[in-house]
Amino acid sequence: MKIGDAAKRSGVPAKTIRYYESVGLIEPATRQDNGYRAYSETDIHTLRFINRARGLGFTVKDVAMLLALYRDSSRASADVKAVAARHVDRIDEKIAELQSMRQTLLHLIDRCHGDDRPDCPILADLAGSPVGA
Amino acid sequence: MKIGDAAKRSGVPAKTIRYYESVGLIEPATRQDNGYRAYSETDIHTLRFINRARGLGFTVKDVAMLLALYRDSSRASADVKAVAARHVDRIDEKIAELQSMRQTLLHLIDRCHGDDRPDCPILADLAGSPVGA
DNA sequence: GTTGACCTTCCTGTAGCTGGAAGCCCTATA
DNA sequence: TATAGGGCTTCCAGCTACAGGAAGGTCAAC
Repeated sequence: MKIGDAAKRSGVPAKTIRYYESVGLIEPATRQDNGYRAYSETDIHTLRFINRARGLGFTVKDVAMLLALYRDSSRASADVKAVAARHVDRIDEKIAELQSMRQTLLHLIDRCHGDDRPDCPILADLAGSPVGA
Repeated sequence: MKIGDAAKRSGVPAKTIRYYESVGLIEPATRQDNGYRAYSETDIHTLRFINRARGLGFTVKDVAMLLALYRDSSRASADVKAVAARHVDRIDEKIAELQSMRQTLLHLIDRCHGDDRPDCPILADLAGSPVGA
């Protein structure tokens, strides 16, 4: 199977497949006589695994680790769980940060007339004149 | 005032101040005789404005726009509000995305024994064997 | 005079791709 | 048979918003 088909079947763009190969996330593909990369069903399976893990926000490094665990039949599920748990922690931090921003922004937006007058609590706050809580 | 002091007083690292200058977010600083950048109180004020806006997650481009509006005394507050509202929308999208990931991950983590056995629903899910809702 | 803390510029690396250029391969059709 | 197209190859650049570090100039203090 050529890279275009592998892309369609796995959901990972051809460019991205080459990228994953270049950074060592996947093994260099075997080549056809004409130099084209060739993919097997197993490769598609791996690409789908990667795609799903990336979709859950795992970094490429984490994905590499998850793939290694996946292939290691003597893995401990605790190791997998730890990777996932760390990831959730990072997500939680990010969510908290975004919600804090959101809170502040909504507070400011709420107080802004939003008309053609220049008076604006948003700019006032950015300029260092904090608006009341 | 030299860049180090400007950094301390504004909260923006010296490296970042130079970066902001290089990308045009701030005007090139005037120079002392020895070639060192010189900063005024007004510059500190601007840097603080920038720092606060970045802290709220605005992109550098957005900050440039906000700064321009800030300096335009005939601005319409509606324009400022629009920038902020767009930003909140982006934040909301991001939060939704993260929460969706979080949900899925917690669901999987919950079902993983997390011991020394290899059996793991997290890997099973990534591999395409979806766990029940 | 020499340390040490600054400052300068310039280059590289980060994460995870995406777009594009230049060029080869293969098939179908006029 | 020529050619048009689509897909493949490699390599390089660009995106965001900086941070780290090298090589070297400046200045005040001891």
